Amino acid sequence: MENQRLYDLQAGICKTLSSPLRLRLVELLGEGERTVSDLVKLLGVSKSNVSQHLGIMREKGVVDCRREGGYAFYRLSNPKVLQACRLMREVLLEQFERAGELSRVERQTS
Amino acid sequence: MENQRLYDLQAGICKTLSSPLRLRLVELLGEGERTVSDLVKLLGVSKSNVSQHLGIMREKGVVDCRREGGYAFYRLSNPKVLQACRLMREVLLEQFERAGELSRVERQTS
DNA sequence: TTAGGAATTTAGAATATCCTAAACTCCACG
DNA sequence: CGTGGAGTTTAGGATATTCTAAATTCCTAA
Repeated sequence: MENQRLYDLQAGICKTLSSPLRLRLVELLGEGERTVSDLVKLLGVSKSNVSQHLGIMREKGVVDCRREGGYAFYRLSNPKVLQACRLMREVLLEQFERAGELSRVERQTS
Repeated sequence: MENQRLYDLQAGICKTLSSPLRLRLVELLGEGERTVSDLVKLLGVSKSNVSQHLGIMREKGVVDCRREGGYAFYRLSNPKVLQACRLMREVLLEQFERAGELSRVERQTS
């Protein structure tokens, strides 16, 4: 397979989104630029932890960072990242719906 | 945060897509139902490995499986999974484009 | 009923990820 | 200067993931 490398990189993007904390970061950054301190307050986890997760996302090009006035401002590098996350949330919600239908059917036939 | 559980589950879906091999499986299954043996031939990896990865995706509800005539037929449980993967691939390709522009600019200014 | 193909499961070593605590860098401002 | 706030980096133990090889289950067709 020639484009193995492409799948590796794509998996890297997905891996970046495979942590609950990073998904929350994506949602927050989807609303607009935030400083690390903002995110720390909003998420209630340690600054070091937030910084590490942002670093992981920056390495994969999922977020961008600019510095100004002693603060680091982070933002999503591409709105499609948020779209993809939302799609996966829809998959999840539709799983719930199906499970709901299923249990309804089960109740009927029991 | 009340919906922490939701983020955990969503991260679970993403994690499922964070392996190059599983992404290739998603692409193949996006074309239609396939047996494990089909996938083994198409991917050129061990049957045990394919089966394990399919098992992971089945656990997370990303693929469904039906049995018939001694074969197990797998398929995507929801086309949105493929959409999400494609979106993430677009993110990747747009990263390349930006890097391309960047190096072009660098050449101009150097 | 049994031989063999299809698929899954188990075991385990190698590797990667995650979080916490502590050390460190950087810079704005007095 | 030099202090403190903002952020990053490092270290390390706990946990999770990945692949291979071998054992096992489940069918099906002779």
